[in-house]
Amino acid sequence: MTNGRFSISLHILTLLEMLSDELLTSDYIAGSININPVLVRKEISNLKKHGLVESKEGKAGGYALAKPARQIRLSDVYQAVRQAPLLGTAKNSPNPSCVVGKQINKHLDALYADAEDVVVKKLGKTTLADFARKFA
Amino acid sequence: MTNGRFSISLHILTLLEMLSDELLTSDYIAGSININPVLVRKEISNLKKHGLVESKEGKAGGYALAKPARQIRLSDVYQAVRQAPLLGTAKNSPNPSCVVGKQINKHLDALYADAEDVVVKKLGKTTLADFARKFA
DNA sequence: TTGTACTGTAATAAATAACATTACAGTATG
DNA sequence: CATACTGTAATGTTATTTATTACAGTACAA
Repeated sequence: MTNGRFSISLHILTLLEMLSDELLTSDYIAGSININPVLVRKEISNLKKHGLVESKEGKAGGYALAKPARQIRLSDVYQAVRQAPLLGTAKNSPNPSCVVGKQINKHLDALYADAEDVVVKKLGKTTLADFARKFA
Repeated sequence: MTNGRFSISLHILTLLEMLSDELLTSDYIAGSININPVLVRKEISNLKKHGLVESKEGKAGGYALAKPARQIRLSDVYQAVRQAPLLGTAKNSPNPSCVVGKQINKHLDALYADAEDVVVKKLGKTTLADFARKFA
């Protein structure tokens, strides 16, 4: 899966929760993660699409959680960020005239879906509030 | 995780199981997967290291499973291929002077380890024999 | 004992994906 | 209307994957 995005999104959300009494700017967030502010804005643009973050434009603008941290499960974060199967996609097209090649993708897809399912279930057990609590 | 390698390894192993009465060449395998034979040999080199495949050099050489398919769990395949955390690694170094930045990697690592654990457990429930059986 | 059909592996190139940067239009605030 | 932000497009850079070429080493078989 698209490397690093889960980490970054969770980092952003954790910051927003820890400093939930103010709006945070992309510059500030970028400073904590140590990446480019534009990447932060892009990543947040995605989190907004998924209803996890809201933003205010203009001077004194910035970002905040769109709902209480205890209503955000880490599986929601994963789903927001996910864009490829967890175990990777082969970008080859197996030979359809081979018994295995013909069916492998179907079976792999099913297997991946199952594997992904247990991860989602696992991540669903922890909320952002739980996670942020670890940062004393 | 290193994209496509799990798919490719499993494809290889499935072929070896389905046609277990003969040695398969890298050319043949590459033809079914539709990738370069050298990649197949490289991937198999890794599977050999992990005791899943054995090979015979020279004319009439090729590859075969190193043990019965029912003794190979899909988690063994995953472990053989795995080289990075399942949920990705951020390659940034979070700001250590930030409360969140300072601790985030520790907490992410723990979370990732947990998530990976459930996947491995899940994959451990299916053997290569189970998987190959699907290819009627 | 030599040609042939393989594996094993290094080196390199090409393609793709991830990440960074620049630039600037749009918006809210004071 | 100057300032401090977000939003987003366009482009550049770097890293990772995948493909290819090349060839040494090995076993079989005539």
